[in-house]
Order: sequence, then structure tokens, then C-alpha cells
Amino acid sequence: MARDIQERIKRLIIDGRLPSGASLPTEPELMELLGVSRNSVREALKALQAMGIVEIRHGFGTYVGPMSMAPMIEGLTFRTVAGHYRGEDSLLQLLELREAVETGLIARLAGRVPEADLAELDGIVARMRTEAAAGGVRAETDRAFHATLHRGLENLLLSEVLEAFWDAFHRVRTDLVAAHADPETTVRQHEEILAAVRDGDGPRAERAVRDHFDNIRHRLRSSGER
Amino acid sequence: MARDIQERIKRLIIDGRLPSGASLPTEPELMELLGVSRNSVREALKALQAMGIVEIRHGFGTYVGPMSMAPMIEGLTFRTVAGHYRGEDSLLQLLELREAVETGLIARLAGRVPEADLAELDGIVARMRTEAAAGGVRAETDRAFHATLHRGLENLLLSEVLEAFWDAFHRVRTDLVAAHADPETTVRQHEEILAAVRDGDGPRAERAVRDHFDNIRHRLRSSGER
DNA sequence: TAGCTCAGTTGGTTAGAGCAGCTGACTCTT
DNA sequence: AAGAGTCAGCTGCTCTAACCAACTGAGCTA
Repeated sequence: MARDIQERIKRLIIDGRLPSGASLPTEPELMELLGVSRNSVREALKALQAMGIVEIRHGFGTYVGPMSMAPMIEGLTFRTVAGHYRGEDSLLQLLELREAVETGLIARLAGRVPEADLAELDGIVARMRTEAAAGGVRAETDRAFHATLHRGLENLLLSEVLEAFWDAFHRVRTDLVAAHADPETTVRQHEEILAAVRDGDGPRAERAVRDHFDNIRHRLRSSGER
Repeated sequence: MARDIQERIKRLIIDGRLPSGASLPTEPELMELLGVSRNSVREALKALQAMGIVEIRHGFGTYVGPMSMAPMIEGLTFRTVAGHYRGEDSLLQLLELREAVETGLIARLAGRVPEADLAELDGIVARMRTEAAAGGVRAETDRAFHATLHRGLENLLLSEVLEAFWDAFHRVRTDLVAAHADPETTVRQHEEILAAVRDGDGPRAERAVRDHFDNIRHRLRSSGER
């Protein structure tokens, strides 16, 4: 069965302790190794590719994938878009998910972010201010702020999951919702979060993050849907 | 290109506002509709299946998938197992992720869980106590506790993500780590969480959840790895 | 020596045939 | 007439075989 083929390829990776980027057998080799046709091999690889477990490069070979959260972004985005079109508040649910994780983490981060990261965050907020004056904060800048902030947790999985949530949210929002936040407010809220974290004031940081999300949520609700 | 086929099938679902369970065109129909060979159609469907976007039933047809977080569990599990075998602390990172989300949510839950759910939680804890006396708490019981607790958030996405994390964690733990928690302590900690939530005491609930995770983490560390 | 070309390897796509699981209508029995 | 068993048909599943397209690297040319 197809399921079985996928499992066996996974075992190749696990048992071989293969790191990301290691090369896997070619399709003909897998055919012989697993005793199935090329077609079945390819379908299994396609499924594994969709899960980020393998990476396929045309004309080059098949490799162990980065095992990032990228496939999750894809799935989350689709789920959210589909739900949105069916009249569910899927985008709000996604925002709530982000809020839950980020507020849960900020207290732990307060006062524990390395000086180097704080300096970088200063730079990002400064850039944000410039962009706000020029019309609007670029999404990439907001993303950088959150990514840099969470780097201090030294938990790659956590960082990636948060980035995945951020990504899915922004992808859906830009696709479906017209309104953007007031740039000035956005900048001020990020400044407040940064200041609170720097001071090591957990409760204040938590409040700041919550305010930030309240702001986004409010805009989302008031802007209506297209 | 294969990517393109996937996108077009997704559009069929989105543009058609198709709900989960709706039937999709058959493979021959998709061939004609998209102008590609059967093989390409199948590979695209396999990838979409891996993402939970479609569901394929042999001899019956292809349907819009449940869009659950099940594929994420798969991916997370594999990532964690692979990382573990390569000597990373991936299982601890996964636990930390769960802890972050659950501690972030518990304060919001305190005092807001419906009476019906509280009653159900009482039942689950009682069952836990019985099982603890009989040797050990079943994983399913622990899962039910957390699932019921988070039901009160009325955010399906959130519930599913948490369940996905729980699932991945337990699957990896039972596969890789021998030691199990002291049943008595486990029961007591769940009782404390429930009591704090019932009293609406946010900080106490947060402390209780943190203690619970500390306990799991401690066992994980001390038990060593196989 | 530097650059180009081309052959070989690898994945991508197509085609056609037959296998396997499920449904629903038909038929036979009671 | 009602029920159970059967079978034709649809569905997805697997295989074989051939050719296309992208990339690499060795060999040739200038």
C-alpha cells in the first residue's frame, strides 16, 4: 500500500540518521529497494514532499527536507481561507491562536532577551517608524520584530511555529481584508512591548502584547470582509 | 507544473465554497478538466491528501478533506523523532511549545469554563485516580482532560492545534522514552489545575499548569534517552 | 587555462492496461 | 412481498514503458 511506502522511506531517513540535505536514493534505486513501480515511488515522494520531509530537485536528486513548518503554513492558510469563504471566523481564530502563544511567552521573555537582540529590535522599531511616516509599515518589518523577539527563547521549534502562524495570518489577511492598521499606533505598540521586555516587566509586557492584538482584532472586525 | 495542478484543485474547492466532505471530480474528470495526465492528477491529489486538504477513498471517490491538523501531527512527530535520533533535544522543545501555549491559555480559562465541562472534568479526574491506583494513568485520559479543558475556549483551531501538539508529544515519548510519570503526582496536579480553574484563580491555575509541565520535563530528563 | 559543448544522470510527464474496493440495482429465495 | 445474495459498473490503485526537461560534469575547443 502507498502508506507503507511512505513509512519505509521515512525509516530510511530515521535509521540512517540522515541530516537535512542528505541525499536519498534515486527513483530507480527506490523502485528496486522497495520493490514497487516508479509511479508508486513518486506518489510517496510527493506526499513526503508535501509534508516537508523530503525535498525534490529536478534533474539533481532527492534529499532529506528541511523539516520546517512550511507545509503547516500551506495547510493553515488554505484552511483559513476556505473557512473564511464559508462564513466562519477562521481568521479571528487564527489571530486568537497567535495571541495565546505570544502572550504566554512574553512573560517568560521579559528581561531575558540578550542585549544583542534588544539592539536589533531597536533598529527594527526605528525602521518601523520610518516606514510608518512613509505611508505604512511593511509586513516584513513586523515579521522581523516578532521573529527577533522570540529568538531569545532558544527554541527553534517554537520560533518556527510562531513564524508559521504569522505567515498564514498575513497571507490570508492581505488576500481577503482590505483595511490596514493605523501605522502610528502599530509603531507605538511595538515600542511599548520592547520597552517592557527590556525592563523585565512581565505583566506590563503581557498587557502590551494583548493591546497589540486587540488593535489588530479591532481593525479586522471593523474593516469587514470583502 | 505539478505545483500548478495542486493550486487549481485548491481553487476548485475555494471557488466552489465546498464544505468538508463534498465530493470532488473523479480522476478521469480532473484529467480532462485540467488537461493533464492521470499520473499528474494523482500526484497532486496525493500531495493535497498529505496536507489534509482532500480525502481519497478507494473505490468511492475523492472528497474535500476535514482540514484538520492531522498532517501537522505527522510532520511534527517525524521531525521530533528525527531530531531526537540526531541528538537534539527536540522532544523537550516540543514540550516547551505545549507548555507555552497551555500556560498562556489557562489564565484566560480560569473561571470561564462552563459548568458542564467542569463536571466532565471531575469525571475525568476521578477516572484518572482509579487508573492511577490500578497501575498508571492511561494516555487517553490525560488527553481527554486537556481537550475538555480547552473546549471552553470555543476556538476549534486552537483546540486542534493543542491536540496535535499533545498527540505528537505522546507518540514520540512512548516510542523513545521508557520512564513514565508517578501516577499519584499526575493525578494531584490535574486536580489542582481543575480546582484553580473552577475558582477562577488565574495565577494559581498558571502555577499549577507550570508545575505539571515541570514534572513531565523532570521525568523526561531524568529518565534519559534510550 | 578558460570557456563551451554535449553526453549522461535525475526527476517530470504522458499513455495504456489491468487490479482492487465499493455501491447499488437486479435477482433469487423465502 | 420482503429480504438476502450476487454481479455489473464505477471508483481509485498499481504497474509498465516510453519520452521530455533540467542539471551536472567530463571532455573538447579556442
